[in-house]
Amino acid sequence: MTKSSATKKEDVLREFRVREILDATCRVVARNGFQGATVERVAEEAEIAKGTVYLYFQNKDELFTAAVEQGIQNFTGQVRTQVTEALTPIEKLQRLIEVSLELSDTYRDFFKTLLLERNFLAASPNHPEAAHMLDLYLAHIHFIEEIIQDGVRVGVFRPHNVEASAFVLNEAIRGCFQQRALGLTARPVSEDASILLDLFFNGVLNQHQNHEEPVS
Amino acid sequence: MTKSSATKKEDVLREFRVREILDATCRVVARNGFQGATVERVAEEAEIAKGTVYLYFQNKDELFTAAVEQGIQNFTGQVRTQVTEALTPIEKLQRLIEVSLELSDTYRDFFKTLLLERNFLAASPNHPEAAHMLDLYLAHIHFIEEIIQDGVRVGVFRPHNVEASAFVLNEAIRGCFQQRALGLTARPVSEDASILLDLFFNGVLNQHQNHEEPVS
Amino acid sequence: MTKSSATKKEDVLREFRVREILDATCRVVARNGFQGATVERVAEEAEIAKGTVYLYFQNKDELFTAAVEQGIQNFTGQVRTQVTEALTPIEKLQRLIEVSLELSDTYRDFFKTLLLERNFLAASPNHPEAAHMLDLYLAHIHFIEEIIQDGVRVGVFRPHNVEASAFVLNEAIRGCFQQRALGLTARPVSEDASILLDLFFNGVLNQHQNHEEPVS
Amino acid sequence: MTKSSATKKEDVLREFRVREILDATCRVVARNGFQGATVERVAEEAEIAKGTVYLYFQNKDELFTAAVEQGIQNFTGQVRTQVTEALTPIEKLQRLIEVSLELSDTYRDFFKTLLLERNFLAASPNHPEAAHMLDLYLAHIHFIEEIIQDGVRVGVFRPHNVEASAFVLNEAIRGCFQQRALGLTARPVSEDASILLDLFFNGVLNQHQNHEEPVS
DNA sequence: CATGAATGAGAATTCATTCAT
DNA sequence: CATGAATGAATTCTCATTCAT
Repeated sequence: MTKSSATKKEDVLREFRVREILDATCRVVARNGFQGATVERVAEEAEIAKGTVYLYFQNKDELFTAAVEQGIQNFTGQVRTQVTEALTPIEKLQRLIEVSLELSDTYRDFFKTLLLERNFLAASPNHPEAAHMLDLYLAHIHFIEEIIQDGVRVGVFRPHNVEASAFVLNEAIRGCFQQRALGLTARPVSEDASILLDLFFNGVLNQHQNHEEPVS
Repeated sequence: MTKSSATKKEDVLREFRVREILDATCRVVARNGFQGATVERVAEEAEIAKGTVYLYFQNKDELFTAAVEQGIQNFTGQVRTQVTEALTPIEKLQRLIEVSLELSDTYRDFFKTLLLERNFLAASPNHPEAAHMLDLYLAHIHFIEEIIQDGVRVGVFRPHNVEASAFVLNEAIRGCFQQRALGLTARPVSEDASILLDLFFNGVLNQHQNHEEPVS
Repeated sequence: MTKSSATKKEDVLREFRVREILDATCRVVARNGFQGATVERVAEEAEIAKGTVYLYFQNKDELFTAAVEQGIQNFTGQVRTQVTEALTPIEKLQRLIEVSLELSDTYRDFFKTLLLERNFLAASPNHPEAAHMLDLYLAHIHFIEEIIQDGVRVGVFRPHNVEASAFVLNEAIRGCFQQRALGLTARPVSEDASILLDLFFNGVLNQHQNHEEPVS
Repeated sequence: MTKSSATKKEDVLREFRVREILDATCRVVARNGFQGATVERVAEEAEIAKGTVYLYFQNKDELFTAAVEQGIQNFTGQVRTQVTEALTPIEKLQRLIEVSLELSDTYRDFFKTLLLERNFLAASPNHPEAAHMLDLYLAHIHFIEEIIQDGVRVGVFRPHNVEASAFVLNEAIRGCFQQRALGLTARPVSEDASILLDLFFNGVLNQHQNHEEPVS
């Protein structure tokens, strides 16, 4: 009846083992960063022998790739499920943001490593230099923040959580980087910049029928 | 005097060498990813001997950390210079976005690796699995895109480049992750979600005096 | 009685299984060389589980030793049976050679690996370097061949298949090596050389009553 | 002037290192057999670090292949040099045999392993089972010996060192195996057998002008 | 200062062997 | 008896780091 009845006992066991190992991998990565994550440590974490890992994965690369893939699929899958339940687009986006943030809290350590290493590279958590990098990063955010704050002061920008908007703007720019770096857009820089600015300034709501109260 | 001037000359030479090595490091990382970036390859790229690297850096970690730090400082420094020249906050943000994107195009290979490797992990460029990860990522973006598109269709959202806003929203959420993961905020999830949604929906402009034309 | 007959039946079964496994071992060695012959592959080839091999053999070493021993005993046993049927020494030697060669054709793959791997080492079949080693070997044979050919030309040697005699001489020398290496003879080199040369030059036939026709 | 002056100092050093490592490899193989020869042991024997081996050879396979190749080339090269000095074919063959045997004495341990493993496989020296294999082998030789002895007794074969001729015959047959296994001949078995028998019975000398005294 | 050969600790991977089912 | 998943010792190979030249 259930999905598991269709598959054999061995397959279930195998799938279970695979999941166990991948989870252990995530925990090890979360703790040691990618550079410090060895097959040996993963085996220890999963409480199995080193060789056993190789019964389920061809090699280290496959293991780590699968771990991240599982992480992404877990995440997007859960988001999708929860978001689909909402009815209106606005509710959906509300759910999207909430669920995303909640999930990221759940898998915090793993994501933290992912993010840390993304931004500061070799800087895994408990890396002494990470703090310094973080300072550089925050200084940049702060620089943006001040610009926006100025805008609020002179009245071009509405009063709002400036710290947050500085952060959001920075990430939006970074996302644009990424799109460009990956070759997902062929637009000239100035056009991308326009779109970004327009969104940041005006948001997506249609002002003339903005009768809902989207924000709690 | 003479001594200090001699010292200065040496310092200049030293600084020059350091920069050369750091640049070589970035090129090697761009080409091989972080896992594949060895001191040997960096030395080759810089056309010096392996041992020479150790005359300027204590160890590999310091080298790579310095390379990234230089990258960040290069970036933020150049942005800062250019942005400061602008007068109004709006112009400043315009410059901020434009300069950021232009710079990222200049250092495209390096950034591409940074982004790829960290988002999709072991997936260095020309890693076969990277493409698959990218698909997963794009599928998620597309999912968000459709929600927004629906909103435009029913009229709650204004017509705009939906592909871009989906991207921006996703990155904004990711930025929020990061803030939370790094412990930079103690706000409950729902509050972060509200702030994000408000910004995404309404933008930062003060609607009642929105007389400028912010976008080219 | 009943007990022993039951035991006998078991023994027969056991012997059958042992033979099957040993045959599988030979096939695996023939295909993968000794370095590449693992217990796992043997089990696969015999279509049994890996663990089952250990019900019949203490360890890998015993398995492989037994396989070769079976190979040798198979071979010498069959030769012995067939040769004993012949009446005269000359006929016996004729049979010896024929049967030996025939058997070697039957077990060709196994012997080929044995010879290749041991003469040219790590060079298992389908090893790219094997071809090069073979060339070296053949060049040496050719060198000997030319010497003998010269002898035929000037008339000291009778016309005959020079290619074959070069081969035979080389192998005879190698056999002598072996005898010496294994400590089976304490003769000085010069004496061994004399004996070899005498045989190669004059053969073993008694010339004064050479009325038979030894060769078919 | 000399060959070394044409090559650079580094090259000489490199070649020297390579030779040293290959020699160490041969010694290790001689002592431990091929199965027991690890890169670690080779490094120890050469009194260098494990990693150093990899500065001169891509991997283990290349190392061992090169060792055997050097062994063969050493051998055939020295034989060739010495043999070429002799004038008549008969003298040349005399030298060939003598030099070959002398060289094999020099490199005895290495050749012993090569031969042992060829015949008895996994049976490296100091392998307990090797003795048993040797007995099987010797029993076969003895069997051949008795046939020949019979022939001497009844007068078809001339009196001679029968032990030696049995050995030689066996090796000649083995050589024929090899030629066939390697696909170097397409002759039917019976023809190969005839040629072998003819040589073994009659030798290669031209009887009608046999005035020299070929054997000391 | 610059070099690059040498080092060896450490990581990935293999595979003979065991043992619970 | 048969199985094959699990084990972990042993092995190959890498690469950051040192140091004699």
